[in-house]
Amino acid sequence: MARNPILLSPQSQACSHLAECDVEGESSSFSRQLGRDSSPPWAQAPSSSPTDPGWFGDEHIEMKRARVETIVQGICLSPSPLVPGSAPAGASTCYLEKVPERKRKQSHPVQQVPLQPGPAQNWTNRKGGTRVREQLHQLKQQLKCLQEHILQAAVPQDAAQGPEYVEPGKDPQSGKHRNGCRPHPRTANSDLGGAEKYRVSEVQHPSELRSLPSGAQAFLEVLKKELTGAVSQAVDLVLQNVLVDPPSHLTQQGRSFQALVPESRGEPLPPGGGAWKDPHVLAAFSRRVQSQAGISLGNSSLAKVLDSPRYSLSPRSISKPYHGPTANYPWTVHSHIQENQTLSQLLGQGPTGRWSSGPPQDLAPQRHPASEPALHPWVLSQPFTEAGLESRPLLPLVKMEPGSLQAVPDVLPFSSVHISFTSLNPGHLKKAKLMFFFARYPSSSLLKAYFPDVQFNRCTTSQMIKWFSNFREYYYIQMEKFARQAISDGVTNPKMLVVLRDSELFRALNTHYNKGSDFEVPDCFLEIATLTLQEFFRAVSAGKDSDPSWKKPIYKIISKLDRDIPEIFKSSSYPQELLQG
DNA sequence: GGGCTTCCTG
DNA sequence: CAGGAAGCCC
Repeated sequence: MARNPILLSPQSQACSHLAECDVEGESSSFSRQLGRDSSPPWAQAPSSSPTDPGWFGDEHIEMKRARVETIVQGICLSPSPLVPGSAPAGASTCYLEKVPERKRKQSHPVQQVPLQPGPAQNWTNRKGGTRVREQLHQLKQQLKCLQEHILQAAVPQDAAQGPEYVEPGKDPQSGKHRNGCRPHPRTANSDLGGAEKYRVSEVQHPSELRSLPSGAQAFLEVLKKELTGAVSQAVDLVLQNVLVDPPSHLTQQGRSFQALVPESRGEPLPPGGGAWKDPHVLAAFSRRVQSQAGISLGNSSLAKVLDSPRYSLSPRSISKPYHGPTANYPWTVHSHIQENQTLSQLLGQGPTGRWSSGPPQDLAPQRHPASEPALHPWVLSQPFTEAGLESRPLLPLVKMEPGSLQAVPDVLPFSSVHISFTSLNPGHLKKAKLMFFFARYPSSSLLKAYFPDVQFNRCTTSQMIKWFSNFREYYYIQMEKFARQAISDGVTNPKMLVVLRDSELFRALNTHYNKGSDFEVPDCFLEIATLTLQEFFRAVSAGKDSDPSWKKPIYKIISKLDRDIPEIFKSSSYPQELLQG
């Protein structure tokens, strides 16, 4: 092959080759086939049909209402005021911040906004909030009570005696503990001062307690244990009470949960979404979504055409940095790659968490990452900056058991957050953006398959198609921009242009489609982006841009490079773990 | 004529 | 990102 790339991995060569050979070739990608499918019956709006006299009007109104819902939900989902301090700024704002700025939204009165957590307009929020507050209050009382028990045991003079121990957490609803405990601190004010001081020092220097008599130490241990258990129990109880409520409450409750857990435990939110690791609220959730990866990407058209080793080999577990001639290329900068890789694995993605790995072989349950060769050195994982890592609110790659889709609404408390069954919401938009990494030209039927919680009608379909059109627009604009910049920078060989995870172009794209970097951009997207960039470069440097329709051939090439979207995207609840962060 | 896309605009 | 116009394709 005359145009072997220097930086491109073998599959990228194939990709490039494909771009050349497949322009007028068969376009038998899965999505294209789907695109010719007739719409499924459930795609019709249930309440209206084209035969209804007012159908168009209804649909129009519905569309407007849908858009208003989108705005409202965008406002309501805006995480900044709701989860203060739970994530770095910008980590989870994603696309939401732009929503309120919509100008053309019509301000129809919205009557069916199912999930509005706004404090003023939602009675369920008030109701749930009050209850949570009450229980939090009780929780605090219990804590106080238990702390005082500890204090009594900790004060050296009293160490030998120890207070009468009342088992905590048995009945958080009753006021017994509170009442029973109150006398201790309140009636012994003189002791309280010392106790308070000691408590402070205990918190700050726990090791000082080691000087206590052994009996007291043992007692302390028991108390600590009980304290921990009681707190956990109480937290669980609160959450249980909160989360057994009807689904319509879940939005607010989810937020309450996020704020509640870190507060009550006094722990900061771990970067990997530690809050979710907590009580049984999410037990089912995490069971279901654990460690996505390896979910079959189905029949990748690209893989079929390429028949390259890349798609039939085990997933990459790259631990070696790229040793190629990177430094010679202004467009490729490698930094933090290895660290990020490690971090990503620590965060739970593991070696299989690359979307780009698509073949069914990847589903092999037993893997030995350490023994796997680093096949594609430059296609490494993870964002380009530490900031990108820090801003990861939650693990993006979550696994769902293939057969568990039907059980989702039952086991996943947050699954209904975005299920409105009518309009598109920010969650859908986020999901669509992520899907863009795999498919630039999804057909409407493909979209229907991947958004099972959307009631597709003419409006929602065209809106979602419009989304992808807008995605493409931005994508191609960036490509052209960077191609021209490369030309003006004196680049002459298109092979010099490689889109890597730390390149500026990728940064721009990632910011647009994956703000917060809470999703692992698949390697295949980098390859497509590289190809697109090179195609633009070639066209512009050949002066083809004088032709008004000079981009069309490029569009045609790129449109044939759609890959199958991972199955997990078919879950209506998939992107929510991202949004919740 | 409908579906889809790009282009332009706000 | 949405609205709308224009164009292409089946």
